[in-house]
Amino acid sequence: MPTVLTRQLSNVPTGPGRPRHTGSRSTQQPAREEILDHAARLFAERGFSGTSTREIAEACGIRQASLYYHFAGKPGILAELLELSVRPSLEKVETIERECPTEVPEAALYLLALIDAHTLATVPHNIGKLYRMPDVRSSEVFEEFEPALQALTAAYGRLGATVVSGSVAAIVNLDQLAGLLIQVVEVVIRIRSRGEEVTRADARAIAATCLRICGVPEERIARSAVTADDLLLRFAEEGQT
Amino acid sequence: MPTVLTRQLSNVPTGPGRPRHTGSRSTQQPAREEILDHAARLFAERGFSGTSTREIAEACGIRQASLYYHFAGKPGILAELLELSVRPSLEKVETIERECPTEVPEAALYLLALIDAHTLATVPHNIGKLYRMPDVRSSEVFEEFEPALQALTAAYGRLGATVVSGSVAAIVNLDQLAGLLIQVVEVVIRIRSRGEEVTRADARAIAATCLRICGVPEERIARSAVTADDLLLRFAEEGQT
DNA sequence: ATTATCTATAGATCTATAGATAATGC
DNA sequence: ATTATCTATAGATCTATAGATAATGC
Repeated sequence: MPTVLTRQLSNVPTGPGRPRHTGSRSTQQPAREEILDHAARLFAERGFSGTSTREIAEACGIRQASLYYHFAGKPGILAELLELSVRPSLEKVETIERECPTEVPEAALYLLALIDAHTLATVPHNIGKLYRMPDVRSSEVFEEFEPALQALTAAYGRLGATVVSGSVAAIVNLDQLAGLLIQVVEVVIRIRSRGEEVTRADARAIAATCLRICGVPEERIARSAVTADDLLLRFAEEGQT
Repeated sequence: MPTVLTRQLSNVPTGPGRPRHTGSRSTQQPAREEILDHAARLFAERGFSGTSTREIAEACGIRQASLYYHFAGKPGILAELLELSVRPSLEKVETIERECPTEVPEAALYLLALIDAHTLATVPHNIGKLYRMPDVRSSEVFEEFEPALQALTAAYGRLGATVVSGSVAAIVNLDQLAGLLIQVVEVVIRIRSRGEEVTRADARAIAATCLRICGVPEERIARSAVTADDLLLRFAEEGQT
């Protein structure tokens, strides 16, 4: 067998550029995506400051210095991951608030919680938890994303305000309510941290819990669930992802 | 004025041991407590891995190496802080489950949430958030405290199970319920992270929210609040802190 | 003598840059 | 020529230890 052909026969085709020290890449992903993926996993497992550029590189099978060809260091990677984890939620908020029939505000809140829970449940490696980490929040790159998070909180506040019952409003003010609703949706992060899957049923239970917190009676919660399903279908038909 | 008296006249009396390089200590706290206090604040602000022993030492006005006289490094400090933040909650859980009249289970859950929220609200520097940090959870010292946290979750699960209504039980299983209840109580951490105070009214709103999540009707929530007040008084008389 | 600090420093990282090199593609 | 890696390394930390020193207390 001619040795000169060995590399060409490798099952993982090498693109342009010098080959990796490991021989060749292990996945078909572009290097950039591969780095993001491993970084996300490591940040979620050990924290941002608790992960070194060397660890990220090793997970990818490249040398530490090679990261800097693709990213401006750890902060650059973090910025990209934050973007990745906040954009989907925010896009959907806009759609919901624009499209929801005003005659059933409960359905809008239910749908927001449902979609948001689903986003947190499916975002890779549970990176929704990045925002909770103090080292991330005190980093410079975080500032850029803070407004987006506040917009999300504000949306929960607005929808919560339209839904809240009198007896609940007597005890809970609107700022508290928004915080509580987000907090409840973020139980998804807690569940995933324990290594469990978050099912569609879980997401429904969470959305229902949000309405319950606002004091919506059970029969209207059930109705909202049905309406939200319709809305979801309509969005799907309109080509919203 | 005799120079030899200058040190004796200093308003901060020095104990035994070599004086600090800053001249003398800035607080009356024992050095050990001073270190814990600054470490807690820094861990909460910048994360555990995001805080160096040097930063802690500087905050105390001592040299980095001097920390090691009092603690076995950063992990030693962390262990002490974890202990400090979990013990009060756990002690109170035991009291509540032992003393609560079984005829009003809602009051027991209300009380647990109320006391737990209060603990999280008053523990120094919001260190309740230590448990959520991935770098802390993946550290060796954390293992020792995991059982205590699980015991707390289990208590919420048991109390939640006795309280939950049929229509809620149809959607939410008991594991989910325990997670939701803790998650709601931990909204205290979120509020404090935003720099806001958590009032007694906030704690009541949170406790009420827990019952609402379980599907307890409003009038029984109000009744539970009153019963919980009575129980609190009784505990106080019995000398429980 | 005991206590609580200090100074000095070794050794292990960790980040980021400079410049070389081995592929592909034109 | 361009691309994507590599090697080598500087410089900045960061942790932890050894041993000195300046108080108090007996």
